[in-house]
Amino acid sequence: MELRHLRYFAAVAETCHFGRAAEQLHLAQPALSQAIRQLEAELGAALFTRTTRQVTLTPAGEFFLHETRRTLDALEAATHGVRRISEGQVGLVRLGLTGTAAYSHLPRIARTVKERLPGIALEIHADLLTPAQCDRLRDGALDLAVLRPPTTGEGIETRTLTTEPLTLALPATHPLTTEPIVELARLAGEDFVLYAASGSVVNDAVIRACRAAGFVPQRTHTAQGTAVLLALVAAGLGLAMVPAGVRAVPLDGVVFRDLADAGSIDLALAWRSDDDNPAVAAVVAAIESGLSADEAATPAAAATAVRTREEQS
Amino acid sequence: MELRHLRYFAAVAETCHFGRAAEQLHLAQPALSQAIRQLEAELGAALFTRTTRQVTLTPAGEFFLHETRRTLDALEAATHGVRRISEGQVGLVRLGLTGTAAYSHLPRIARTVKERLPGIALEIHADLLTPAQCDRLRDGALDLAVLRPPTTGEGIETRTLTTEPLTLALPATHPLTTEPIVELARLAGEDFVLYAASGSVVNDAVIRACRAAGFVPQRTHTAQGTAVLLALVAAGLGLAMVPAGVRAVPLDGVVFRDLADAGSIDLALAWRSDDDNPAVAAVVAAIESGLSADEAATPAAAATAVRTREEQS
DNA sequence: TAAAAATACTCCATAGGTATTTTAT
DNA sequence: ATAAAATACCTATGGAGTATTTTTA
Repeated sequence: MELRHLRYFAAVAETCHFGRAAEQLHLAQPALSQAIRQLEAELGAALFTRTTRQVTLTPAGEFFLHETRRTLDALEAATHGVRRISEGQVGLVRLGLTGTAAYSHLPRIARTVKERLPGIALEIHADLLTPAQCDRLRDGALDLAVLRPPTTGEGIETRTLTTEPLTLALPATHPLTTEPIVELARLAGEDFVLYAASGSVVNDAVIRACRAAGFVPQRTHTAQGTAVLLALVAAGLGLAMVPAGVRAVPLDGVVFRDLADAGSIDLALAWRSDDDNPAVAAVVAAIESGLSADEAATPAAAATAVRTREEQS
Repeated sequence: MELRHLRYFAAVAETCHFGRAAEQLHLAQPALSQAIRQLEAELGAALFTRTTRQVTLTPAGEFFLHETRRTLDALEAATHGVRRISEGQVGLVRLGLTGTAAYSHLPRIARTVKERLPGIALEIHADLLTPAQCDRLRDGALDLAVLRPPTTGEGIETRTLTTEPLTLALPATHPLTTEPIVELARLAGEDFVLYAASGSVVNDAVIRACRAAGFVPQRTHTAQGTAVLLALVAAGLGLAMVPAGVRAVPLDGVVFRDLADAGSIDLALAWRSDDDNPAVAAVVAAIESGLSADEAATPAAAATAVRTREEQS
């Protein structure tokens, strides 16, 4: 049996006339008769009762017509589905986010995907550190990740999303809150709150910046994740250096100040370089173009808005 | 696209290896490669990512495999369904019954069909007179009928199910109840209850029998259907002549007696002679063979049993 | 007798085979 | 170096065409 047979059968069943059906199918009548006979022989059942004046479906034919229509319709739908999937318009993308990226970038990313790729479902896996995200990308548990470069290991491709300066988070009671911009060297004797996890790229950047400024952070407390870290700062245990994006999460008792010379840290989109999932490519493209569209519309306005809100707190 | 393509695709998708899949399909590898390429071209999407060392399904291929399996399975099920329908093992048969046949024969018929043709659904249309049943058979509203021959009009085929003697139904208070067998001529002066409907074959037979015995039923009451007729007899309005099968419906106040010379009346199975529904043929065959099996097992036992129950009432 | 399906035959398009090349590990 | 898919080319099956016959309303 071939789809031919089903298509021909459907045409004959609909017209109840071999000649007209053949015409519809751009086929000679004998070829059609032959195909239907083949089909009937293979099914082991008559589909039509024919006289030269009347062609009617048998009960078996009636049933088979129903199944044939379902089959042909299902295949048509499947071909469209395949095309949409292959174009990346439909699918599931499992997106990993670092804690800080989740706060500052997830809303924008989710909105962009929803607007530009309504057929794509996002599955969010938050609070993973960069090395863990690379591992999950490689073993296929994640399709896409927002992380802090550099990535660990091979086979991961990245695109920088934004470069954020390291920013100072101070207890509201701290004397340095009076200054709008702080020199890094002035933090030499201060208590620090650092990220607990080894493998935190932010942590590494903070310590590297301090070294460059001529000191090593002393009397450090550690926190698991940004929420806890800010809470410890608010509690007055010490100060912290965090990427500017964290300013999107205002917290009572914490004041943010620019650092004059702490350098900056990248946020990047990462995916398996051999990933063949077109949905991933589509999401990457959507996020990238969404990013540049935002920049074009409001080059500095967004940053200003964040600054303003935080001056108030 | 042809089913070929789907079958080949499923094989490759399952083995993830063109060579082995080709072997399974009793096909050379290049032919398989070519067919898959054709399929991909028609779908406008890659189904596999291939290197010489690794063949993997793309997300679109994954989806299409699912649809392909569903389609192939559905078609296989459809071919089996078609065969079973064409063999009369599956289907719907709309069965019409005369009132009296419904009482005496429906249980046996229904049981036979259920046992021998579990895939056949019966749709029962009871209380139709013979001419109406013939019309319903002809216009396709009924597939099969249990009726009193002769049938009206052309194109109806019949098979006699049983020949029932006409039997006397008396009010329990009637003097004739003392006699086990009654001569028809003795009913000459009696009140009669007849079937109301014109077209009742039983009515015609009753009147014919009376004429043959030398009288015409006088002072007649009429009843719509056997249940009412027996109720009127029980009420003492008159006596009635009914086919012996009605004895299967004992009713307080009604006593049945054999008639010596009232003749008998047939019950037959009828269907459209040009009906191509194999389910109808299967049901006819099942009922016929069920009938002869019953007769072989208990030639007179059944009749005796009925007789006995009614003597008690 | 006329319309329509079935049969008889012919042909060529293409599914599938063989031999070979390319490619990735 | 080798396994496996792709490519090139050829063959032959069978799908479809034309001409004709059969059937039934």
